[in-house]
Amino acid sequence: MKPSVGIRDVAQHAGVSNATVSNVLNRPDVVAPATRQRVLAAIEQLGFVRNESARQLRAGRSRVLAYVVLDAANPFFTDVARGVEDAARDAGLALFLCNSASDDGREREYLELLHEQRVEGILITPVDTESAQLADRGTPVVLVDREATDGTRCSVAVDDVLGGELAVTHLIESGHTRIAVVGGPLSIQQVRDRHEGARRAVANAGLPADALTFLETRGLQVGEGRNAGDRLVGLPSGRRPTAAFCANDLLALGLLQSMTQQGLRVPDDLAVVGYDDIEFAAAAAVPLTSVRQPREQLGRTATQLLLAENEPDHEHRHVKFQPELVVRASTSARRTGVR
Amino acid sequence: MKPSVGIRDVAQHAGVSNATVSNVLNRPDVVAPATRQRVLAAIEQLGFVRNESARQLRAGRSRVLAYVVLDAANPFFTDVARGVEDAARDAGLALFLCNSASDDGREREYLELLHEQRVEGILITPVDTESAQLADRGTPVVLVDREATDGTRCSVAVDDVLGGELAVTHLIESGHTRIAVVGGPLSIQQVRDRHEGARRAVANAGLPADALTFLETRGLQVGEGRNAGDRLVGLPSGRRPTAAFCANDLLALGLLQSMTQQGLRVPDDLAVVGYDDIEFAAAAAVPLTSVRQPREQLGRTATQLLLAENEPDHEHRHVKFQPELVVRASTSARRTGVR
DNA sequence: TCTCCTCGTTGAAACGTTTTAACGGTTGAG
DNA sequence: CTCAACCGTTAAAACGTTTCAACGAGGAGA
Repeated sequence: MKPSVGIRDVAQHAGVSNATVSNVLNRPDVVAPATRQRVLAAIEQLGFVRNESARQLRAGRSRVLAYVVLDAANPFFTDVARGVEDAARDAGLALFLCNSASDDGREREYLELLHEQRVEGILITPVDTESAQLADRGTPVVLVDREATDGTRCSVAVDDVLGGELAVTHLIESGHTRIAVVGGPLSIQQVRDRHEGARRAVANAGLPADALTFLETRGLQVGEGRNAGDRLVGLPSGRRPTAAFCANDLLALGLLQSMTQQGLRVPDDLAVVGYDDIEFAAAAAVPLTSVRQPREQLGRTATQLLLAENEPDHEHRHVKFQPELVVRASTSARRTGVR
Repeated sequence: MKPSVGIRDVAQHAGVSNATVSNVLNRPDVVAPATRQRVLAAIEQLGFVRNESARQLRAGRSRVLAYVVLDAANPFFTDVARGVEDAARDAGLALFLCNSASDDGREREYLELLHEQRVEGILITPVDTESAQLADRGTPVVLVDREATDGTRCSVAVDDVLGGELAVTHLIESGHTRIAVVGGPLSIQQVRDRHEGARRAVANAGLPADALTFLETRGLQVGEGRNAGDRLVGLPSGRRPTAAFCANDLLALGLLQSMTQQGLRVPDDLAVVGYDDIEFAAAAAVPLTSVRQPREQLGRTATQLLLAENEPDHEHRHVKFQPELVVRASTSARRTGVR
């Protein structure tokens, strides 16, 4: 089926050596215009497609970057990916996206494959920062939206503890004293950090630690948020929190749906704060108060760090951005008379 | 920095030939357990990572599929991608996602690269179906969410004309006689088809053709929807449509935001129908009536067709699914007394 | 005319695997 | 005791590029 036309077929057809064809492909300026035309014509005519494997095998380089994303369905990550792609593009590299879907095994498989492919570099938001599958294997790796604990690689992160603190402080200042923290699994560092921030806020306000109720979820998707909402409503009304801080916006949106379905009003019966401030947060049934992160910038910066990795005297850096609270209707209680 | 340990280093270290190492890697059962252990130990010890380029060059095969997506930020496509990945996974292949971001040039670059990489197959939702960059170059290509006009490749699509018809018929039956069709650019086939469906619905109902007002957008993102909304509100109120059919949910959500911001109510002042029924449609400020497509199934089926491509007597197939209207609050007019 | 450059082109050696046919050694049947 | 079959292992030939040193042909300067 495939006659598989190679560089030497082109050479023969154009009456030159294969080295010349290679030159036309890689250093067009070095070859005489007339020959160049002849070779290009031959390429066109034979439908030649350069074999990247062979090229890479010999040349060593690879022209592609990969970003292993935690959940491709989460707009937060696609926004980060946009930043990554822009930066990669500026450097003349293409970007392959891989979706680990929060699955340890998939993540490992993709990492293995990418190492074997000898991509120029790997960006990853790992399922588990401590995991051994991140060990150095020759290809530079930069952590995105996670902080590298050891100094063995670069990372770009956002201060999640601060983010959690901002969110819960806002709830406390709005008068809430029973607050649910929704998120999970705890193996994800972000969840832990945001939870930690929540605890810090409570401590700062001088509230007892049991002002927080932790509702652990099995993941960070909308469906899990709905589940959590159902559980929340099931609590005895005396013990039921009056506000919820969700580890991301998807959970918050799920929670919102659950509330609406059960006939509870947001924020009157339950105030809700999300995290990430994805585009859909503002368009939600009740526009969502959320903690905003510099998404594109996260991706862009991570890529720049990655590209700097193979500079001669490289030192691993850890960049940390600040999050920002965006207040919307889901917490600006109507009970206080607003509107 | 990289000592670049190869298969022969491993062989030497384990006291065997490189062929045996290769066997351990590819046909572990054929080599004696003792030797296998020895080789595996050497691999571990030297931190050997197989060079996929070399493997692929020699073996011909490539273990990866690619999906070139029109807009990675659109949940519709990530849902399709989930279906693709599941199916690819079942076949023992990995999936690389590429985002053309509706850009002709990027699409071409990615296609070029993927052909050069000799991936096992390419799935694509192209910017422009007629485009020459889809020409056969040896790697099988299957169109996703687009119908192949010629018989040169497989495609999996949804009946977009029917979808448009369903949506607008629903609006007409709800009593609307001035309807905006929002979408663009017209170079995208889906936009054309859905528009065509709208016209058909109008014709079927015996309404004049100018019952439809076409609002062309420059893209299919939320921001474009907001723009369209602003333009819509700017129309003289006598001429202003009472309903809008958007080419996808992102546009519809943007339109919704614009309406809210301008103080208009949905559906009372403007009924809205979206398309795709993404997860966020149900969670919107006003839950969105939308046209649902079988997303995962779309991806899964496309992948199966792709994998069938290199069977001996392959005939290109065109699968077409039926869409389904999901009615929610954005069209169930409160004016009729419902709640 | 001779020498020295420059320019465009080329032959051949890599790159690191997979694969094939062949190898020697052991085993079981006759 | 012989022979065939089998088993685990191996040497060597690909795979299709890139790269590098070397080459010949002109042209310029002496």
